[in-house]
Amino acid sequence: MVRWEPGARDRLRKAALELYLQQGFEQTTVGEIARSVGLTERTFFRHFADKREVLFDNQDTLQHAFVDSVNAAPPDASPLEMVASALAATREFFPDERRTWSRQRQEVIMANPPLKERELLKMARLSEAVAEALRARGVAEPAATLAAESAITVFTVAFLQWLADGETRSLAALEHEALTELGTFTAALAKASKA
Amino acid sequence: MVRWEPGARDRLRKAALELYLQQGFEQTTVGEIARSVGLTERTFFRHFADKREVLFDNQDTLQHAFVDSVNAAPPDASPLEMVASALAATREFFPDERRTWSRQRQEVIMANPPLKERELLKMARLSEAVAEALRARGVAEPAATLAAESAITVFTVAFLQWLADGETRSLAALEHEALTELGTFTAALAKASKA
DNA sequence: CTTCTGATGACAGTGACTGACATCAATCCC
DNA sequence: GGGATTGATGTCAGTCACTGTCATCAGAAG
Repeated sequence: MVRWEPGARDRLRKAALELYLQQGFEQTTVGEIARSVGLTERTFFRHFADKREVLFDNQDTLQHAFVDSVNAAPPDASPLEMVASALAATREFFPDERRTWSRQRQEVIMANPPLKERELLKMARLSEAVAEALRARGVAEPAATLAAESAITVFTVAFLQWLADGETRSLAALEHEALTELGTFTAALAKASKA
Repeated sequence: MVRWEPGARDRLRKAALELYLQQGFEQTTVGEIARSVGLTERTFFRHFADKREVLFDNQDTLQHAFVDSVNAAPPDASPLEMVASALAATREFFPDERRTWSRQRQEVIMANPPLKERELLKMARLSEAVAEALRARGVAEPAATLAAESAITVFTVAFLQWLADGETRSLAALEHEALTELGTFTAALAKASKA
């Protein structure tokens, strides 16, 4: 006989998202989440640092995808090419099956400033990791930071469109479009820097 | 005879920054800040929404500077020109006299994730306000968001360099350099979008 | 002189989070 | 096989951020 049901962490994640959706983030207490899956509040905090973190448990994986892609780019790649390669890697992390789940999660996050704050922190860390990877490959500052921030911006813009869209366009296509738009926007700058 | 010393808000701001610097953000209780200037914890929360907000009281001013500059740009200005105009407006908000204060504030923020989160949220709101101003002037999505995010990124990069630098370069010069670097980074993109 | 206003104090309450200690099935080791 | 160990959990007490409510009282308004 098992002493505890396995997968406590997963059950807490699922229950938290459901309750946040149904009755709101503020209106949901941690004790409520825990009891709804047969655990105690104390156990919740052994799995997640705080009430928000339960929605951000797999960000590390995305970060590795970004960093590994930068590292895997050919030796003579430009910063832009490394960044484009990292963006390409994000596609497999968001197959269309996860769209519904991603939408629910994003809905809760956008509706609650504390969760938005946490998301922004995660994205900032992601950006910093990419910048560090670029620096390790010889890109100087402030180019590394600018390139990394641009990559995250393009990813975020494309990702939100992907969620907002019906089922029409793929994340890859939206990322490509956003990157191209960035080029259009900065076209005059490129000319100026050439002079 | 005055019942209370005037400038409660200012005194709280100053005391909070000092205590956060001296003994750390977590180690400082709100009651401690309030009592150190002859007030109660309850009064602190009447002036500031939470323990973090006391360090972010003037962000609205910066936001107005950005938005007003975008609106004041000539009618035929490109998104890039509007953004550059907004960046130019930030200079007067950070005269060299405020550098020391800005450094102390930044030191506390960078050392404490909860404060970093709040700063990121403020910057995201700033970016969104700029994007909205661009949209109001006819810039379509996703160009408006990309331009606004790029502006905030350039500003942030330049601002941090300005704080890190000795006394050598002005904020204006650093902003110009960062903007040029962004152009270099995206040069290949501009070429691709032209084709 | 009375009334009203606005910033503050006092106080009780909720909920997020932490530290310390107990429990006990599963597993390891002899 | 049986005792020691481990690891996920429960229990309980405590701190602190933050909120709602009511009282206070100097000064402005009339």
